Amino acid sequence: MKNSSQIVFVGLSGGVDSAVTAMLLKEQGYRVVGAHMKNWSKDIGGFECPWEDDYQEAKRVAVYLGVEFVLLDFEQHYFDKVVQYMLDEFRIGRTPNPDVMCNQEIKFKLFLEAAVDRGADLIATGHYARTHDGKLLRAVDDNKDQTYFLYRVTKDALDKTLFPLGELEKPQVRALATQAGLPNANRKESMGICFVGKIGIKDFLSEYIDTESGDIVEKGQVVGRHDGAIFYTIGQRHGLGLGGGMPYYVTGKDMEKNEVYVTRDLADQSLWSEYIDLTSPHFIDSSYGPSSLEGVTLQVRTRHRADFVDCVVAAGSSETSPIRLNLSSEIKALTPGQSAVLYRADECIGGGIIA
RNA sequence: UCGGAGAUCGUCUAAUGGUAGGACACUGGGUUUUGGUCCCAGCAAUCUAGGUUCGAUCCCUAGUCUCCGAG
Repeated sequence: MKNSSQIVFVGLSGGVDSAVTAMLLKEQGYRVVGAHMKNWSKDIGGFECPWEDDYQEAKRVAVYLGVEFVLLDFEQHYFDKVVQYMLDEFRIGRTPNPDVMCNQEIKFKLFLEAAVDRGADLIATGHYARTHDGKLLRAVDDNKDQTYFLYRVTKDALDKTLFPLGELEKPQVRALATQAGLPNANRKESMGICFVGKIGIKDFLSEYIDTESGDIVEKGQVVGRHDGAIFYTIGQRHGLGLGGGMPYYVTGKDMEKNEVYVTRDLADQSLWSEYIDLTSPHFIDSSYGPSSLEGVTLQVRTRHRADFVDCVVAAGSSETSPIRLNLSSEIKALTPGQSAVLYRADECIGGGIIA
């Protein structure tokens, strides 16, 4: 077979997507090694960590497919690079995206290095995305496209990465799993932070960060109490315990005063932004940058599965935010700490963190 | 203290002399590999005591409480 000389390490999470990924690559003739990353194993607040189940499921898949299986223990590194980052961001009142960091630091860096060390030519994951000549392209299945989470990977990593699911629709993936009789074909999708399992973010943060209750303020008036400003994120509507007529949305917060600001007016100026200041920009093709893109019109997405909005790249307002994106239409509830990801048609070219 | 107004789900409110609808909150489910959003479902109320009436949340009386004016 044409690919028989190539060794591919496939990240096997225990879920259906990565199992089908491994299966497809094996069918294509690659020498597949199933690798399960152990990133977290701690039980928290009465919630049992699912890692043992995930590990067993991943191993079952490998055995079923008849491929080699390895366990890669990244727990310490994951804590240092992903969890610590997440906690630090929350502490200063921002809303981080740990899965973006996980892809940047773990899956497409540490995992890649570990795989290469063990003789891999390539790695693969069950992400819905496509690569072409070191470019990152949106998945064929628009509903499942996961490029939003992948914009911080490098071209070098993409050159060594396969995303077979990027060409498929999710229902096809399910069908393939069922046809092949994969042991986890009917496994429920797992959601939430990839490692935390069923525990909510609030319980997770409470384990690591002390919080105090404070005021919820609307137009200068105290309208309620919250149990810790870090738990709230811009645009959030639930969890405030405030009733009466129109829903309340969080418009901002002051970590010093420990105050959370809300509005019931959807037209409230504080809820809408006409530009985005980006910090820590990253471009997959490192020849791109603030200067080469200035004046260029791109599409930006400020959350997973959000609509694309046209924007024009401009110079930033400071060293820490070297890029400003001027939006063609205002975006609601822009959230500092979340990612703004840039596209040119089907290509994801990079992005940055919302200042 | 006097004058005026009003008391309905946890909150904001709708309604009729025939036992109450909506919204928000909350809870559960769905969508989503972050947070959040969004969608569906569920929970839940006529201040108290009398009176009129076949029947009162609605009308009358008293009480309690609240709010707005004048001190």
